[in-house]
Amino acid sequence: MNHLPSKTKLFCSLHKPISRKRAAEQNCLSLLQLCNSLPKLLQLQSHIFKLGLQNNPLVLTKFTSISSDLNAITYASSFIFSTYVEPHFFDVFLFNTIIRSYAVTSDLKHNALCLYGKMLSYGIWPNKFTYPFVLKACAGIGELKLGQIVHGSVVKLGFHDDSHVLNTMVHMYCSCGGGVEYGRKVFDEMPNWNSVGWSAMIGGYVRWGLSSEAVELFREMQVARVAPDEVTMVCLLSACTDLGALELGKWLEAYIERENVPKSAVLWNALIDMFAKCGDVDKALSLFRSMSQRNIVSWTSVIDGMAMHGRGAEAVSLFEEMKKDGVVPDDVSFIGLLTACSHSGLVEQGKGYFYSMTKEFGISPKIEHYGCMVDLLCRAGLVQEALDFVQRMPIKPNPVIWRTLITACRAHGELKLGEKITKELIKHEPTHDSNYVLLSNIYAKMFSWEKTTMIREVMVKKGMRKVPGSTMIELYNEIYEFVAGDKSHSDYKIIFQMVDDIGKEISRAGYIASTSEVLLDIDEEDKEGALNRHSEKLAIAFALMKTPPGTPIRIVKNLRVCEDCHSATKFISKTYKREILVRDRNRFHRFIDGVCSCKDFW
DNA sequence: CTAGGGTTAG
Repeated sequence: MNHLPSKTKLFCSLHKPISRKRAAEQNCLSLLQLCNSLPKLLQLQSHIFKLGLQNNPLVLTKFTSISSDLNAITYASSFIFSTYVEPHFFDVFLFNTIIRSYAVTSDLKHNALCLYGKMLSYGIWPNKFTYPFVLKACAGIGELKLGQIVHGSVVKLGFHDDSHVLNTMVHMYCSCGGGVEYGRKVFDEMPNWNSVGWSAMIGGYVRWGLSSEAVELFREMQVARVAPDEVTMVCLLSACTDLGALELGKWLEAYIERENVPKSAVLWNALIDMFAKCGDVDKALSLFRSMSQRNIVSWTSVIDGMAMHGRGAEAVSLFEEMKKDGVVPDDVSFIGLLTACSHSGLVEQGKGYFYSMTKEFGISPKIEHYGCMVDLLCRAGLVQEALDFVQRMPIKPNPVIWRTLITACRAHGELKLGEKITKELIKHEPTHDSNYVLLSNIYAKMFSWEKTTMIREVMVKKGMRKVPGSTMIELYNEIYEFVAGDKSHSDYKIIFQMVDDIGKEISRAGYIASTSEVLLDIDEEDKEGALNRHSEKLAIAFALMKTPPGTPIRIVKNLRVCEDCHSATKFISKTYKREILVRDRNRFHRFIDGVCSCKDFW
């Protein structure tokens, strides 16, 4: 009987402090849940100390995840490591939380890897949740070496059959190193494939510019009967954008509708971008209009699309509409806007926007924006002003800017100046092929053939070759690719004959071959003959043969369209009564009845 | 507590 009260006492004395601690813990956790700013987080930090919770794993983990939402993860982890001194308090869960926060923050991925190392040095074993974060961090900063070491640990610890880990592994290998081979190897050896792994691999191909391989892999995926999901669709739309494969893109859109693939903003944006870059910018615009939750990327994609099609005024009014809608422009959207002004000759407006960037929005222009301005002036023929601009700009001009200037010099007859700049550029960048091509093109325009030949010999001696021009065309669900002088096509003789016939036909309409851009292309052929073997002419001839009269022709070129092909295409559109849409390295040219939408302003 | 994705000068 006597024992009872003391037992109760004992019971209470043991549990009261614990439950008080629990209450404090709960209180702290709910305060953290409500925390939405850094000052509040700092207040909570002292609160945590007051309550003596600085060693409480639950509180610290919550603290970490909240600070990662507030982009204060560096701060949080330094706090944790300064308070949480006893290594035996650390657990894998806490590490995972911090590593995840670092892995998803663009400039802090390196810290995720440091923490992984620290974790190992404390003797804490990673679990299967740790590895996706660590591999993601490796992928983000291109750490192939470390990725391989991590791969080794994954195998050693027996996580090499976990699909989450393996899919991220594919992603890591596809994002680091020199290509997709390692990624493909992991992918091929994967025991259980799901759509995530397929998307990682398809996306890897797209990132390395191997879009045809990406499409090919998608066909295999269908054979393997793995249902593609939203992300797969986004990757494939990217591939279409790259290839200019409008028909395939339309097929994907139909698939998305048919299979009720959920349409997130990212998928919408991918669709908009695909339609814009594959030539159907009106479809892109109508998709954009029917979207409910547009974000900055949607606006930028559609503005960019308008710019590429030379519809600068519309791009500008979209930009104004965006601002009215309360969407704050970012640096990327300004690139689209300035390109629009540049490609449509809106010089004064472009200048205005360029200055408003800093004044109104506090965005400091990057080299790309300066590049847009140089291009804007150059296209308008204000070469001298462009040169002044370059000399006054606060960033060191890069080769891209010099090449813009050089091209303008050539186009506007400032040949001496162009020669001077190109020689300077070659001194700084002696291994870049296109600089030599530019110089030889300038000499060709000056009619100094000896110098042209000399440049060509230099290039041969240095083992350089001009990037071969190639043109793609999508006909009846097949993608055909032509390169200059291509004889790989089974019907090449008929195609060559067709090109010659076209040449005769348009000559009668007034076309005169301009031979000044031909010199570095092909060895054996005479100049005009070589021009007639340019890949876009082959592709157009092929299309004229294969499609019924009156159908529009759509082609995609890997380089800038040359002066001669541009002029020839104008004549072809008139003589053969075809609308011809050419996607260039830079923009679209829509040829209708002898006129190009670029107004010869390219 | 876990994986893959959209816009970027010429």
